[in-house]
Amino acid sequence: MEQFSLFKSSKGPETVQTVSEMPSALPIAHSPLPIAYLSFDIEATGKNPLSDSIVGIALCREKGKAYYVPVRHKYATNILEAFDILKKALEDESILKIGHNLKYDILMLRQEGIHVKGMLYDTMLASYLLAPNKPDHSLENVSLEYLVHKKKTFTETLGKYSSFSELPIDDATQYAAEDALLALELKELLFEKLIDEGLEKLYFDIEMPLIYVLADMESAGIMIDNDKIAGLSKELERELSVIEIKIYSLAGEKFNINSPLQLRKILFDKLGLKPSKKTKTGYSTSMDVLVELAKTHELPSEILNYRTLYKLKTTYIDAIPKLINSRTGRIHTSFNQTVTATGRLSSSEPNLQNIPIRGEWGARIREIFIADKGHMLVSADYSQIELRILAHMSNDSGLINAFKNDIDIHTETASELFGIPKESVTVDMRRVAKTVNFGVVYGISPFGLSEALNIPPKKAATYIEQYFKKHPGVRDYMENIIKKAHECGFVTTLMGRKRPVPEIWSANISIRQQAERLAINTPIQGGAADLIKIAMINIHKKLAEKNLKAKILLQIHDELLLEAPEEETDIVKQLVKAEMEKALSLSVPLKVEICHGKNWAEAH
DNA sequence: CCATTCAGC
DNA sequence: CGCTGAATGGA
Repeated sequence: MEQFSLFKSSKGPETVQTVSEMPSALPIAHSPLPIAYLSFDIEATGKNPLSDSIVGIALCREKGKAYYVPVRHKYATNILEAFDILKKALEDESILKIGHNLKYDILMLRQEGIHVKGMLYDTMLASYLLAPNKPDHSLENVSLEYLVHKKKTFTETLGKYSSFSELPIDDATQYAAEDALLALELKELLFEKLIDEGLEKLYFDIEMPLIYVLADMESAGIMIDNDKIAGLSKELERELSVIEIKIYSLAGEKFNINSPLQLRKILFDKLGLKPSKKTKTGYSTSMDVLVELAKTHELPSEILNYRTLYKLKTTYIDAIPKLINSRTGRIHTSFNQTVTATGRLSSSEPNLQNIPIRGEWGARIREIFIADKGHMLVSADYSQIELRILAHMSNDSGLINAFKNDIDIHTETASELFGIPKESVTVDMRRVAKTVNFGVVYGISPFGLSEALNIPPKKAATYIEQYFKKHPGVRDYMENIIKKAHECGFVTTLMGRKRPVPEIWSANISIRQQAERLAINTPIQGGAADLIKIAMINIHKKLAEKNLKAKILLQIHDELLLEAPEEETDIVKQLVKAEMEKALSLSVPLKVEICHGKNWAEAH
């Protein structure tokens, strides 16, 4: 492997000039012009692309030959002009960029003022689409899976150095160049496989363009009201200590309220309350159990109250300020594109997809997320997206008519389940029907529904029976998808995303039934994921075309949160709603509810 | 590191 | 009954 030899020469720029070779397997439809390509991999001081910095860049354009450009090594000569040279190549739209986890590299390069453009080929995402059930799509794992070549991790080989920047250039070159090389080799191999599996359209039309959208969302971040969060923390602290004292007095002793083990002893041994549910390790103290116990004793409801507030305080109020980026003063989550088995995104550090919304505290916590000065937050929610996708895929006439006529679906279901006119549906009947509708989407079972509604499985079974009587299209759809899963071993979404369900062949009934529920749920949940990803890409593009300053900040599965300059609010609301509603044309209309406000609670 | 619990869709 | 991530306690 050569060491950055070309960069040592005075003709630096030539090393990254475009070449006019045609990569063997590029699809004509997606690359009308001959395309040059460049595989690259950034080495940095750490894993956070918004706070760590680049140490060096590995480049590779042909098998067996890669280069490493050191830029911030200690005790070594760095090639400081490298960024100027690389900028030309990386911002050249005609050059295909190959890499493993390109969102990371794109974000890293932005710190240097380099805005990567053009078609992407991310081998991590190729691996994910080919095997969405796999938990780990790291370069180590993917090359282990598909190549003879076995890559070692940094810790395994160079772990004695505390940071990449401490490495001697020879070691750094060896390590980094290998990564760029592996990405190029994987690209050729995985591309064939994507085509074999019919996944190339999903890959090039959705997942690759989405990388740029997610990179923009992550670098935008969201603003937090620091004063308000400090106030809430103090208030919760006071509330918690009051409840704590009450709990000790009711229990007759001090104990660790956060320990289910100790709580178990107090509730079931000392106070002799009736346990209703078991876990692997003993009696459960979960919410539904405590709600039942609350009818017989004062302690369980105090525990519930304590748990709720403690959770809110530790997971949200106290955790979020620690993650404020010192440079931007904002919270920058990571959107992971290769985690879920269904095609959804996930969010971490912090998870901004599970910020509380229910109850008084939910609203108060969402008030912490605010728009920048002179801006508004715009929230756009798909209404009943999963049931609409089910309506489309099952072609059930009842569901299709309901959505075509914009009917309240849960009230409609209640009237069907209880055989009464819609006007006579009570709040409680609607609640039951809502749970049944969720159950349908999850791959309903009498056991699951009985747990959710806290009713006998027999009773749950009659609801399910009644539902299918009214929706034979849904019943047929479910039978067919299970049949298909048995035949092929996988299920697919609207956009052709695949999820293997090998457990469908299990001899074990409960494993097999679980696989059947996944087979039912995945096309629905995954279809909704496909849909909102398309909407995100289109909105991102439209905002740029119209030179609007508004930015997408968050995606919460069926909701988008944007930040817009106040004067753009109306036009952005109109644009976002329209793009979301026409992202795909289904046999039922898509409905989007859109609001705005100075904070996330108001915008909702 | 696993189990439990719970926040969201 | 589907899909997640984070905090905690306890081995």
